[in-house]
Amino acid sequence: MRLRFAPSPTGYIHIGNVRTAVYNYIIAKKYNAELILRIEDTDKERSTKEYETMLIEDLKWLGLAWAEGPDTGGSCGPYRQSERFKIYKDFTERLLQNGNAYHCYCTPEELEAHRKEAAAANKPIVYSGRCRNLPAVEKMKFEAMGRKPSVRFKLPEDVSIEIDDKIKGRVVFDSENIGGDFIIVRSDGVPVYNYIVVIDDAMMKITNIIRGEDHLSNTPKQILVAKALGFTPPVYAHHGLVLGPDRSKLSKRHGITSLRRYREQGYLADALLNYLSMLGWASESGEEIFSIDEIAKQIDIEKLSNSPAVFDFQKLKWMNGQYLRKYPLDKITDLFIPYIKEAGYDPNKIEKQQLEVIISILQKKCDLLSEIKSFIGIFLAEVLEPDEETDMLLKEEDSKKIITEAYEFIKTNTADKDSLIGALVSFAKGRTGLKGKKLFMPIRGILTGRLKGPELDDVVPVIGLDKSRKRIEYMFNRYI
RNA sequence: GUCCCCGUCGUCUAGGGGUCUAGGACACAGGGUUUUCAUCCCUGCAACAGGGGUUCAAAUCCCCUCGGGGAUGCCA
Repeated sequence: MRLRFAPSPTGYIHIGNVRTAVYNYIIAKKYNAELILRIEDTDKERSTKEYETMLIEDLKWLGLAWAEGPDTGGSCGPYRQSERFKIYKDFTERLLQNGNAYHCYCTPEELEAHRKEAAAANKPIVYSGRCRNLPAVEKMKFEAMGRKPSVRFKLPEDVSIEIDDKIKGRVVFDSENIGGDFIIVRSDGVPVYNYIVVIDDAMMKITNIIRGEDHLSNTPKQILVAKALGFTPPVYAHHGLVLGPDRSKLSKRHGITSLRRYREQGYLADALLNYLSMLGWASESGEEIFSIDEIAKQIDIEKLSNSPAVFDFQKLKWMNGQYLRKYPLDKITDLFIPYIKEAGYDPNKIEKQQLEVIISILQKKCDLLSEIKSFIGIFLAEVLEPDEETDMLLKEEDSKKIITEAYEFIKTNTADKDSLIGALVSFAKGRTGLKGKKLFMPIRGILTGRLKGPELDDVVPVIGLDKSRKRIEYMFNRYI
């Protein structure tokens, strides 16, 4: 069994395509099959080498791996379509010679006009076949005009093409409504996706194709090409697409769509992998947090979802939090460090043990790695500006009482850093009669500048006596 | 327009003729733990798109309608 993932490097890789890659990876893992990475870069306008590099980097970051590809090599290379033109050219010659393809001299403008006409008349958009049997004289006329022909595949008439799809079941297309003879080589000599995908899959000995259902209507064309070339078509499996909340194909206007952005925001590769494979599949037990090995054990091609799935940003975040809290301290510390730097602190200046204590406290509070940026100052800053909601709270009369008492407290305090918070709370409680939320939230505000955050019992021993005192003085001066 | 695919709580899904008063998870609401926000635990809310068949019996099989998506490129 040989599988492939074939992205085109026209931008940061889209999360929907990543899901397809993940499925291929998992199924390959399950059956111990080879996974091939092929770069489909024939769209010269949009493909770049930079995107290819980033695409591979992102996929590797996610934890995917492949047996053959442009970076790893392999016996069926090259693995970039732009480097395989010679192969395609030979096949095109063959098709031209045995009458399965022909030159077409129609210009894009003419074709566009024809399409518009058909659309206006509410007729199906089909290529007229004008150049299918073009007399030699006409050809010469066009050549003399300087027109460069494209190559079209000659569609057999009155045949129905049957796909035995592993997910969709049996799907049948009639050759009549495939849209007419389709272009396989552009007039500039660059061959087109629907054509070369067939050649590459055959030459690379691909046995199974798992891809999005946006490719389902291309499949009959590909099967026809395969037959004309004498290839046995692979086994197909078309899974449902990823949609946005409005149920259209997930796109930028719905939120983040590129794997790279998720990575930057501090999503974990394991969580992403888990969520993506769970989007359109469920385990028998109903459990949802699984390692990739466990998923590979349980999942199967036929069980992949048939219908489209709305991407649930909230659930992904929840799942990420589950992973984040489970990670061992040394691993999660390394992952957090870049975000601590982003927040403007230098982790190298902090003693390793101290840093790990801080991380172990903050790990409990974060769903995303980047969220540490809003908490880290609680430990590393000297004094903190209260945020808006904290400011509102500290302006209240009850809060002012507590600020005053806290200030009194530090003047006479004899507690050490570990008993400080307990002593402060009882002191303030005893003097003001306030308790619960009324008591605790202002103290949290005074010490951290925020209403949300890690346990004060954890925070105060870490920041110590001096810093606590400074922050209380600061708030006293500010509000009283 | 035409072709193809899809249709169970708001979302991801389980279910594939009787075990369905339809199960789980996220979200949401309420409660408990935490002298606080969060975490965690418990409870609740909430769905078979509609209409016809087939059958003793339909979420499950068939047909129609409706709704959604995709394709219809010298993009992939």
